Amino acid sequence: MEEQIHLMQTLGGVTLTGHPVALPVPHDGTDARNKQDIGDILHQIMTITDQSLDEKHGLNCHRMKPALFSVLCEIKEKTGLSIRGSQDEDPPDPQLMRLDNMLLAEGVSGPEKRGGAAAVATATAAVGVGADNSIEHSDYRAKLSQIRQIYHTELEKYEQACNEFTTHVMNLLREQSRTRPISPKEIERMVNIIHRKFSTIQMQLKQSTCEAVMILRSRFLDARRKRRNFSKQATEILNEYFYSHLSNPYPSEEAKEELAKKCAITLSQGKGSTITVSQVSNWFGNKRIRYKKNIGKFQEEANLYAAKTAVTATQAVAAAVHNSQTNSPATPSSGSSGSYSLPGSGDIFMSMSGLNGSYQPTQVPNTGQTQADSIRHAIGQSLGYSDGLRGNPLYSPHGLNGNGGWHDAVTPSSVTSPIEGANSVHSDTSN
DNA sequence: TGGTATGATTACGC
DNA sequence: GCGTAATCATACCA
Repeated sequence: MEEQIHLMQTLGGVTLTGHPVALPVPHDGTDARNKQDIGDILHQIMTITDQSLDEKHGLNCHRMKPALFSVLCEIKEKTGLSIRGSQDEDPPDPQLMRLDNMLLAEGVSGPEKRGGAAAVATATAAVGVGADNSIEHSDYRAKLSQIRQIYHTELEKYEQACNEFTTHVMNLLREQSRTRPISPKEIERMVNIIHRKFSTIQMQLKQSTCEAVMILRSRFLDARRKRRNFSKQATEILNEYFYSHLSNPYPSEEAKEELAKKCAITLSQGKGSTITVSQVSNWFGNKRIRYKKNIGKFQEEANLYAAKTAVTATQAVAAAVHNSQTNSPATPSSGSSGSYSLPGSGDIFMSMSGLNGSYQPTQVPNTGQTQADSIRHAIGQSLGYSDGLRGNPLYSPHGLNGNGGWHDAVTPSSVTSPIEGANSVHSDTSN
């Protein structure tokens, strides 16, 4: 009751805008006291919060409230003009758009929110990584996923905070609208202001995320550029293929895949990353050039692999002969119908014929009997490998033509050889 | 630490 | 797009 009287007194005859307002004014107070009281009331209005609504219930129900409301309307009318022009909608921020596009391209943002494997895969492809399963690749994907997850977690937090704050402010304004004139449009404007503030924060988050992705990307590319030697087994597999296809060391895409797989199987037993098809291509590219440049240097290596292959071939033939004697009327000389299985033996007969000195560059024995003979001969040569190797090279650069290139000749052995098993890697005869 | 080996990259031609 | 040749950058080894 005392408060009501006090409020009446404070509003008596005073215009907040400096204009007289027709109010029922008691005449028992001083000007100084009135001004202070008005200030108190306004302060009360402006500091209304959800928590203090009950306390201010008295204020809302105050009989002088309509008068106060009209005064505030007048103030608003005068100040509103300066506000109206400031609520234009901003055009989309180009910087924000760039960041959005970048995050989308990197697979960080996008339709999928969490664990966006597809998006990350797209991003890794954009980095220039093939469809291999190298450790670096999976590392990159894992780290990108991590960044993606953190980004979305933070983004959700911001969105949640933004929504909570917006709701709070809207409630507050709605509540205040009982006491002072606040239009829905003004509330909307306030919401926009809040959203703008939060989008600034979001932009910072996006910037940080972009930076993180860029750093990760550059590190990943650096790591890729770093050279790591292939394992001994992988090199052996590649060399075996190379020297057994010396007349035409151009593996087909399938052959490369097969070789990459073989190396991967070998590597899975040890440490190291898998070998990709492009790495196989690189390896063959380098090998061809280096072999051609310095055949003498590779002679020993060639001999070694020739002997190796010869032994393997011998074992295969022996097994096949044994097989034919016990199981079938068919003999190894019956052609490709035999059940031989020898890995990487495409040019073995070329190297075999090289052994007995009867090699003809573009001619490959194509009868099973001749092949068997060659193999038998090779066995003998192989046994004497350590003795007469250096003076009597097993290999000759038979695949190379006069121009320094490999002959166009196909590798018939890859087609007709009975020792070309199902597990062997096929050479690309189109080269 | 220097020489060599080797995987990767680049420019070029076809 | 593939192969060649040159080159780079790094690993490996005596």
